[in-house]
Amino acid sequence: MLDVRKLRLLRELARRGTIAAVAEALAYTASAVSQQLSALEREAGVALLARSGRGVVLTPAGLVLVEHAEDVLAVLERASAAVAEAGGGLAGPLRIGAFPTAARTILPAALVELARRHPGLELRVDEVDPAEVPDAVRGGELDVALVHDYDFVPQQRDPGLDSEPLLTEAMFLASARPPEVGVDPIGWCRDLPWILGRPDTLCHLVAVRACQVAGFTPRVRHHADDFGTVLALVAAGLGVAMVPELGVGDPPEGVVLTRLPVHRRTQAAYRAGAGGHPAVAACVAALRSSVAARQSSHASPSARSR
Amino acid sequence: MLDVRKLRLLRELARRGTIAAVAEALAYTASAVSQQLSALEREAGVALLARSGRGVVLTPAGLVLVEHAEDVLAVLERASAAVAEAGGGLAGPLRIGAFPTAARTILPAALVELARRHPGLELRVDEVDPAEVPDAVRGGELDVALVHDYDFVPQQRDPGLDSEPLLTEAMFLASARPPEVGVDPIGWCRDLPWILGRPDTLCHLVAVRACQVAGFTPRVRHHADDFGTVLALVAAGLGVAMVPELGVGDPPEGVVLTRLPVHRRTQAAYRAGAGGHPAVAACVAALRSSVAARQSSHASPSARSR
DNA sequence: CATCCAGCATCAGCACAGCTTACGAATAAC
DNA sequence: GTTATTCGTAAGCTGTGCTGATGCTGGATG
Repeated sequence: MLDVRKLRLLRELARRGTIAAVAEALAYTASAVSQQLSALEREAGVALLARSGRGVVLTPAGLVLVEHAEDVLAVLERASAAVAEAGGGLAGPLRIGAFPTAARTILPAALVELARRHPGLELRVDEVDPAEVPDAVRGGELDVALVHDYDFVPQQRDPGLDSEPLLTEAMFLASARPPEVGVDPIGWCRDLPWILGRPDTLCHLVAVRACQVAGFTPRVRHHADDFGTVLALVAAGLGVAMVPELGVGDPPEGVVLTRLPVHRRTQAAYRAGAGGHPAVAACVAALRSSVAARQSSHASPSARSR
Repeated sequence: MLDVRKLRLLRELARRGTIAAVAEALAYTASAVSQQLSALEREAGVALLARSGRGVVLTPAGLVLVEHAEDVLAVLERASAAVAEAGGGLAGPLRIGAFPTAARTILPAALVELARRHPGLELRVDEVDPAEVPDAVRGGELDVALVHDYDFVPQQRDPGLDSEPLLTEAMFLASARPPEVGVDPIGWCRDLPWILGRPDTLCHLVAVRACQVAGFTPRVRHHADDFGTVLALVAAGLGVAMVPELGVGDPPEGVVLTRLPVHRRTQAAYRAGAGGHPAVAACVAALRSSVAARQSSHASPSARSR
């Protein structure tokens, strides 16, 4: 009988490439991971890893086992969800991860509704960058998380996660002066200083990619993750920025927003198989209704765009 | 994360009804099983067992979890099979269970072929009564086993096992004198002494059932499992018996065989999900070809029946 | 009704699986 | 050559999970 804990290590190894990375991600020492994987090989009776340089690579048999490990973990997750559904109803902890913008906009209403309808839930919200979300959800630190993928940023499909689309929003160019009419707004910013998110965040990456598609590399002058800060900097004439629709709730005076042909799709993600978990399903439903309520009540900032 | 070892205990509990029986079947003490199931309840966060009288019963949540446990175990078995297929090829131990008749007839040729084509396999055969087979296969003591179900004997479908049909054979009535023409052969034996298999075997049960269907309870005079012995007793005029086609390879002088409208179907069974395991698949294929070779070369004893 | 026994839970004790720390070997980068 | 990674092995320790003993409950028996 293969050990599921070890299969999880193998899956993480497939995703991260090195034993050291797996150990760091799952809060073990590299030694423990190495020993466990050796034991797994012994149980399987087949070589799963092969040394390559100073690292390891998965053998074909290892790759096959990883695929099946995904299945096993998903079915196990489904069992968890089913028993929660059948027995406890809606109670216990539910950890939600959200990026800062969502945590201020669509999340509060959803949390209020969730807490009202299911008082047994112990809701806990963590603000995390979307780039860290997949690992945190797979690792069990989060149960539900809001993530997005942008045009230009490849969304690698994670077989360990399932997700449901929540909303699609346009990106806007924020500038102090209106861009010229008839030209590509991003190209128009070729020589202007840019205000981007911190490196290694999705916000940062999407802006760089968009500029590369337009044929240039942005001159990054400022780094700021908070869109309020970003807009204040733009208003002060310190540069231009790309902001999503949710980030411009109340744009300050002196900021011109131009709708770009770039979108970001926000999704609710959870562990593969956990979609049937009552708390997860309720959370996703609450997020949906919060999004719907927002879209019907708020005027889109596109009214201010050209 | 639910623990698969504990899920296995829960599944066995659902099948056997008492913690003590689970413990005995899996070679644990009842204390260990009780502790593990308590731990499982803690992990699940839901009551899975409830005391009922001096035993326990599964709660609705427990039943739900059992169903999913079957899935988990089957998927895990499939993972095992896949990695064996991808990596080791055909090597390692393969434990085969067979009832005595098959062990003498269709099994030897299959084993020879299997050993010839896959010398890496360490074949091991155990002779077991079909009634004990499901537990032994589920418990991992056997990998493949030959089982049969008879007309009249309910074959309860075991969700932990998969099976493939191998052959269907007729049952024969063995008697010293030919039965009257035109009457039900079994009914004709109403007042004759019967020779049956040992109690608690399928052979015993099917004969009793067949007689009950004919409207009487057989007077059991002798017990013998070996069909050679049974036929010798019949030839000596000590009673009548029901024997399957495979059991009458070379009937002694003085035995009259009468084909009955009762059949038994022989199947190859293995753990759910293990059908993709190369050694299991090869074994089943070898059994099939052995059966096919037998059927084409041997004249059916029906030639001697009336 | 008193007794007996089957079945389960709890407790204490112990063994082993599995983790950490420490160290060494191999390889890539500089 | 030197250094930094990365992995594997050895030694030691801790916690999980097993056994065996004990007590409790509820059905069976006379």
